[in-house]
Amino acid sequence: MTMTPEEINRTVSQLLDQAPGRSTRARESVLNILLSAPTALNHHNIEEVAKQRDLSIDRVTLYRTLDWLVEQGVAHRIASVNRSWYFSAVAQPDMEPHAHFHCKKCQQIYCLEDVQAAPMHNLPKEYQLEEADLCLQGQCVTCNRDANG
Amino acid sequence: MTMTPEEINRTVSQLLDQAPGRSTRARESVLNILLSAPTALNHHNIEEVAKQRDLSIDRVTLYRTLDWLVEQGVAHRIASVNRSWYFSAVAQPDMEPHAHFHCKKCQQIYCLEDVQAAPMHNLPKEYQLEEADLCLQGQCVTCNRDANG
DNA sequence: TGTAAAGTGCAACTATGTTACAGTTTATCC
DNA sequence: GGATAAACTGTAACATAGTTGCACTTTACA
Repeated sequence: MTMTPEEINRTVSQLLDQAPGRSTRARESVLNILLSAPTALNHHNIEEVAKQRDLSIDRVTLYRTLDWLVEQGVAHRIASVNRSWYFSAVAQPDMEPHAHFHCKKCQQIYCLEDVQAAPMHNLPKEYQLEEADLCLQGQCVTCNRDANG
Repeated sequence: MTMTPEEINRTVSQLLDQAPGRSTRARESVLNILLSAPTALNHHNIEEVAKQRDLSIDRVTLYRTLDWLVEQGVAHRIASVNRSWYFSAVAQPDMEPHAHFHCKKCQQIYCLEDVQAAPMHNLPKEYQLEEADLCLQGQCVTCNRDANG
């Protein structure tokens, strides 16, 4: 997921061209920000990055833009323990469902694309399962390294 | 988890006596409500049940009471997709961590005490894991039965 | 039964997300 | 290239979930 700025720009254009809506400044900026981030971001995080880049995105527009990106399958929405939604870009449309890791120290949320929720054996069969999210918590690579010197 | 009202009262007293705080009307009522419920409840649900029972519990007191019950290990707190916390009673102190099922139709959250998050193989070992929550979504037993006649 | 600490109630506040509606921009057609 | 309708954006006002500060009340216990 480490892309050069040019690769990010190219991916943004590709993804937006494929989607059935208009390509606007807000959508480009937000998707660019998501693709550039190593972790999932919430609204607040995205607003901050936008501010750093001297982009001003209206709060409501940001909400709507993120909804739209999720609808288009270009971003995915992650529920978190701190009652806000987190978002991460979906660069390839065939991305598998995967686990998320919430670091209790730095509060970042990582997508662990290689870790999936295991199939369940003893779920009573009267429950009709549609989604299974595996939400891990603990300390992330970076914080762990910082702590252990 | 189906207890008679007398059993519930007895359990409430036992659990509160064991805890290092005071036994108050709010704590008794809330714990009673949680023990009586077949699913996990959020603040709003609890307020409604309390109202039905002609108990009036202040909003803030309810928040604090629930925090306290969780601290004491008498209730557990479940993050949900609709940005509110859900709570369920922990009748036995040695209850295992278990999966939760959120019904997309009736919005209830069920504790599936027999379903656990499977141990993970491919979590990079630099991540220090402390908790693993398995959050299932779909249609619950009741809604499924209603739909299939 | 008096007292200190623990718990409660109220008001005001913060954070996150939503709705309505008028104004602006985009894609498209001529 | 310019006009047009639909799509998108910005503002204000609102809704919901949860928190904080502080005065008041209740509990446990000597």
